[in-house]
Amino acid sequence: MRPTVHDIAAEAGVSLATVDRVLNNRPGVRELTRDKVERAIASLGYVRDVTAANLAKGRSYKLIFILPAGDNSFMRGLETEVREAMARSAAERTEIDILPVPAFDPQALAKALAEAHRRRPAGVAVVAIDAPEVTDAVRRLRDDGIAVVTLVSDLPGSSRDHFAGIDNIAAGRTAGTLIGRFLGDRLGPVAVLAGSMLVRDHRERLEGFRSVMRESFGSRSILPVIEGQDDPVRVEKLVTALIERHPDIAGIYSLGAGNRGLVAALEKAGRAEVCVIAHELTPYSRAALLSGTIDALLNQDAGHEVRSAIRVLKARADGLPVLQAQERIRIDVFLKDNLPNGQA
Amino acid sequence: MRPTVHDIAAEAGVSLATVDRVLNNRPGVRELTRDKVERAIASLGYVRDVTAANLAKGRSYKLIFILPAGDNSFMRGLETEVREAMARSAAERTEIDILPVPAFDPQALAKALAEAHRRRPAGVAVVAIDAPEVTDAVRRLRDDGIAVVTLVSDLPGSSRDHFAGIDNIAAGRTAGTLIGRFLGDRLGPVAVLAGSMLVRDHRERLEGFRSVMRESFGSRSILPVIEGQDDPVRVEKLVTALIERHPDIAGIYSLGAGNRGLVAALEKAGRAEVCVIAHELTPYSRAALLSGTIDALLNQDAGHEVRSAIRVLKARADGLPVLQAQERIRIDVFLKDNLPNGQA
DNA sequence: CTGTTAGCGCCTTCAT
DNA sequence: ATGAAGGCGCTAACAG
Repeated sequence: MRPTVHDIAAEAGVSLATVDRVLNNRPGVRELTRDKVERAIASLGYVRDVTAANLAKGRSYKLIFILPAGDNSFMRGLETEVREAMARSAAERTEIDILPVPAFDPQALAKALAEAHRRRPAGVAVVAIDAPEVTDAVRRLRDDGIAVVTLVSDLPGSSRDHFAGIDNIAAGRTAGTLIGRFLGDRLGPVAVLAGSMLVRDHRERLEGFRSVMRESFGSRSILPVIEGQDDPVRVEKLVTALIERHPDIAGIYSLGAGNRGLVAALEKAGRAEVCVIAHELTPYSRAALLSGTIDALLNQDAGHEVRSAIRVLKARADGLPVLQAQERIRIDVFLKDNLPNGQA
Repeated sequence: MRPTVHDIAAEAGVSLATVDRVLNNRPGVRELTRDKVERAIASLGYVRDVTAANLAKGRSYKLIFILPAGDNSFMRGLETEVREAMARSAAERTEIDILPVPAFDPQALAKALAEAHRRRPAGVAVVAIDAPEVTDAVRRLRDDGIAVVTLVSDLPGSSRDHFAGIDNIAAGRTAGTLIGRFLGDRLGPVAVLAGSMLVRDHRERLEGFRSVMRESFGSRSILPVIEGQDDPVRVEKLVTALIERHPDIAGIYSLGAGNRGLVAALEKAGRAEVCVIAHELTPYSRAALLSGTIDALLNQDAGHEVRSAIRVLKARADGLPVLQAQERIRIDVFLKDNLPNGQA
């Protein structure tokens, strides 16, 4: 049997209450007594039973997820995953709220963070926008002891506790290598389609992509970035114009959302043979991958991200360490051959 | 507050003990009483607090992992992950034992399963070999109420509760598409290198690979399969002979282990330009991917597999449902651009 | 500063 | 067939 608080109390010759005070380093214990208890803890190799502690505390973790609103399949999928986590919240001792904000709007996001702060949760998960007012709002949360995890898009300069998302530079590089190798000797330029250079994940994907193209496929010309605001309608117009302007186009790297528009434009123009690498598995992108309009899909698993964010927030909320390997979100590479059967 | 056993007892007008008997459908409750309690449970929407139950029961899950012995980096990595889980076992209420068996030996495996049976664990995880005596041994475990999860290689005809591993047909197809597209118009045949056709994962990868090559790259000739028994020394000899026999070889799909030998053979022959797709991220394969001898690596995350197997075994051991989406093991596709920094 | 006591939600004797 | 009481490992009042 592993040792319990009773064993420590006996070994140190003190009461349960004192052991508890030391364990949770609460004040009101003489230096000397504290030492005795700590020695007992060490010598018996005690590890506290977190589930028993939670039971006694009747603790429940209040968490807030701040998610961009709008008509973006990936973000809606992310929301679905959060709602599924809410359904499990009884068993996991969590109370989760969702706070929607307009997309790509730093000010609105900062306000939402302030609102979240007011509600005094144990932790906040946020799809970040890389802007000073956001960084500030995050710092204020942290200063108040509220755990913060960035989700999907990071805020590296800030004091956030953790980032639950993929390495976007690596994702961009992967896209570059795939498009370069798939094209082989085929001639023609490659275009890049982004959502907005405001969010860090898009900037980083672009950076990774460009560096691989420069290092390994230097002779291939890369057209200037097009920003579609992740809006399918807008994207369709932009891509239609693009392929008129560059009929010799060989490939497109779509590093944001709005792939519905991209696919529509290519199919209407009868240009499904263009090599396309896109991000995020949605019902639309899945169909396009199967039909061959999209050649490969890079994906981040929204379910993993949400579950990981929750685990990390809970752990941080009571100062526990995190199992790093388990929290790394991988870049899924999907060809039509290895699509999961699941919902997405 | 969510309802507790007390609330149910009150609502049903019975004692805690009776509620408990109904909850764990133990005998000794009149039909009528049972109904009353069940109505109360339903009307209050009661869900039992599993952590409290485990605390009261002082339960600990005894699990056995049966792993192939021998000098195979992937399997040794798997073992490392099991050992890490053992280190966490205090917190997770598990007691894990490892049972090593000779690789590719159905009889030895069946014996090990019998030995595991004798120890009466709550669950067994096993790297399966597709043979009747193994299927039988698994059935005997299940008949005795012991949960069984196959790990890495499945046993579909059997009564195992779950398979913690990847979809190997999809993996083979993915390898086929990658090699086909990477090669483009380059001429020359493609070879396939396997461990043993005895294990199902290798057979399935081959099947997936061949079907894609037939469907999408029909003009490319595929050489007969070479079996290297996952043994680096043997593999090196076989591959050296192979490239002498077929100097025009364009690609190799290595669907088993022993990649150290493959890489050595190619590098000694100065044939690093051959397009190679291999399985499993190990220190050797990682180095070869970075140096360019291997072009892409398909991987299954051993850590995920082990953690998933443990979660499923625990859930099955007390008849709980499993969160399917969380337990799906994905096929990682690694290029040199998206290698994780981690240990492997 | 330290100890006593009564729970958290559930399970398990042991009576009745 | 049913109930009362005590305990799992920990925490939280409240005394002293």
